[in-house]
Amino acid sequence: MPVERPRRRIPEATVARLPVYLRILIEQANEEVESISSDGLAELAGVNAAKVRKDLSYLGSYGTRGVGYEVAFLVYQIRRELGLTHDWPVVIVGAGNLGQALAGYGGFGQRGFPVAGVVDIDPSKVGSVIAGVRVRHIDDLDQIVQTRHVNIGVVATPPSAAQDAADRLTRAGVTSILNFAPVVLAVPNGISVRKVDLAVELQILSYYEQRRMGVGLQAIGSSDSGRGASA
Amino acid sequence: MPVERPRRRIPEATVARLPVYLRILIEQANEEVESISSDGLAELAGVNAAKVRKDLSYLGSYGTRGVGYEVAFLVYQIRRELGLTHDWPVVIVGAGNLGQALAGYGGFGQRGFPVAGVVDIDPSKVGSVIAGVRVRHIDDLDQIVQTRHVNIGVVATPPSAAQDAADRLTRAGVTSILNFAPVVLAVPNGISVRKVDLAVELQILSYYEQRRMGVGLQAIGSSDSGRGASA
DNA sequence: AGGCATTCGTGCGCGCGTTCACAAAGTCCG
DNA sequence: CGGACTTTGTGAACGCGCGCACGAATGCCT
Ligand SMILES: NC(=O)c1ccc[n+]([C@@H]2O[C@H](COP(=O)([O-])OP(=O)(O)OC[C@H]3O[C@@H](n4cnc5c(N)ncnc54)[C@H](O)[C@@H]3O)[C@@H](O)[C@H]2O)c1
Ligand SMILES: NC(=O)c1ccc[n+]([C@@H]2O[C@H](COP(=O)([O-])OP(=O)(O)OC[C@H]3O[C@@H](n4cnc5c(N)ncnc54)[C@H](O)[C@@H]3O)[C@@H](O)[C@H]2O)c1
Repeated sequence: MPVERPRRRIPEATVARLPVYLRILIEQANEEVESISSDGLAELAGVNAAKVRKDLSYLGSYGTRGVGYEVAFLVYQIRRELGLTHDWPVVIVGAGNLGQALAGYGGFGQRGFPVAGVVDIDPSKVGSVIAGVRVRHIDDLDQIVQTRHVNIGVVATPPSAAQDAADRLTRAGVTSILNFAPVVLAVPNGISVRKVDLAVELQILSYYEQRRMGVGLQAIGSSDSGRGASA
Repeated sequence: MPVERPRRRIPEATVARLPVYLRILIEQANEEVESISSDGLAELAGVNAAKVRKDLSYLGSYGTRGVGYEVAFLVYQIRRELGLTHDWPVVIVGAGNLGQALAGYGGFGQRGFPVAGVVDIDPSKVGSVIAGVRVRHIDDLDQIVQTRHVNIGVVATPPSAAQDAADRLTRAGVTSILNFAPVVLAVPNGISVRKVDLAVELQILSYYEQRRMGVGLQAIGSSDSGRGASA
């Protein structure tokens, strides 16, 4: 087992696919599969086999020619590369419709992202309990972030309050934000932001739907980051 | 006003940005802004000005040199290009935690994606009412899709049932799917699939968080499809 | 009317990511 | 033990999207 890796830079596109491989590999491990080929993994992930090999090669040469990859070891390596060897507690800002669904969703904790806290600005929301987590006032954000060592914040407020939520998060020391509000957030340098915008997704689908109507049936290009696909 | 457009192919990356421009332009229109420059729009969208101009040029030459773009007209053009001149009713499969949050969210209807129906396989869920929509049994899916002319389906079932849900949707005639379950869906040719995987998003953030720890503070590349950003 | 400032539209080069194709490496079996 | 077979790892070609840079068009001011 190698002691220290050289930490080469991994392309963004690859980083976005590693979690998909990881999920599939964990499933395979649960089904007692011990080894998998790039072809096999590619099929399950819905991507090209060469892409799989190149992606995995960024982690090092952990395959065995003529055989494939040892599932358990690959799981370990990807986990390590993605920084999933320890938990990343998250704090959710906004305990509305969506915030409650997120907080109540067990999948996050299972995957290493326990909900360290849920905060809201509305006094009537504060104090209520969602899936065992008590909603606290947004003024407690700093304290939650510091005592629970939170690096990742989730913005689930109305669009008008999203920038304020992001400001409070970064001020509290959070360095990564997952934004569900349909607004472009301005954040200081060095802060990572990813957004999930359902309306945008639907509108992209709408574009291809409309196109399908206009011209005769036509193949839809698969989208970047492995986000879209058509088979 | 041009009568018919030549229907050139629009790059995927551009299609993914048009909804963002659209949202911003609608906001500007609401604030009585009549005209906007590519620079102004670029700033609000957090992208390069040349990119904005190139993106908009796919719609046609609708800008005025020395002035900018007429907001209202641009809204109309983007709407038209994205196929948002009429509503696209959607059907939600899975009335759980997430499905209820989605159905209860008014933002979809406002943006032209009214919820035509919510279906579930669990008899105890069937009949309950979410935000005015009655949950129906999944066996009614075909009927809903046909009578309401649904083209877009949303999968909000547990991962184990997601493929089944997708199969039922395509069999019912749906040609676009938005998938929230963390699985790779297999669908027939010509069906568009986009996925929203929160665990993947968090794991990508985790990667950069971990990296930030290892090496000294470092700029995070903005991600594809305009999904990530850092400022 | 003319000149100046502004902003669009786009040709072009560059860098990144995808894919092909193949040699190297290792397995498996007779 | 050797040869056939399998599968990896990666060099190289390709294509796409990004951003610069600049000509062209238009408005505005004197
Ligand atoms: N619910 C969905 O299915 C869904 C789907 C797509 C997008 N979204 C987006 O997610 C966001 C949340 O949606 P929702 O349906 O949960 O809205 P919601 O109105 O139900 O909840 C928003 C919550 O944020 C709280 N809040 C407001 N300002 C705040 C502030 N400054 N700081 C902290 N908390 C604050 C409110 O008190 C409220 O509890 C919105 O931006 C929405 O556009 C939601
Ligand atoms: N809740 C969240 O915040 C969240 C976050 C990320 C991802 N997800 C994903 O979204 C999906 C739904 O999550 P959830 O929390 O709503 O789960 P849930 O268990 O609360 O709801 C799932 C619903 O789907 C129904 N269902 C099961 N099999 C079905 C079938 N074959 N056809 C139709 N309906 C069926 C169930 O009866 C249930 O009502 C899951 O795949 C989950 O991983 C949810």
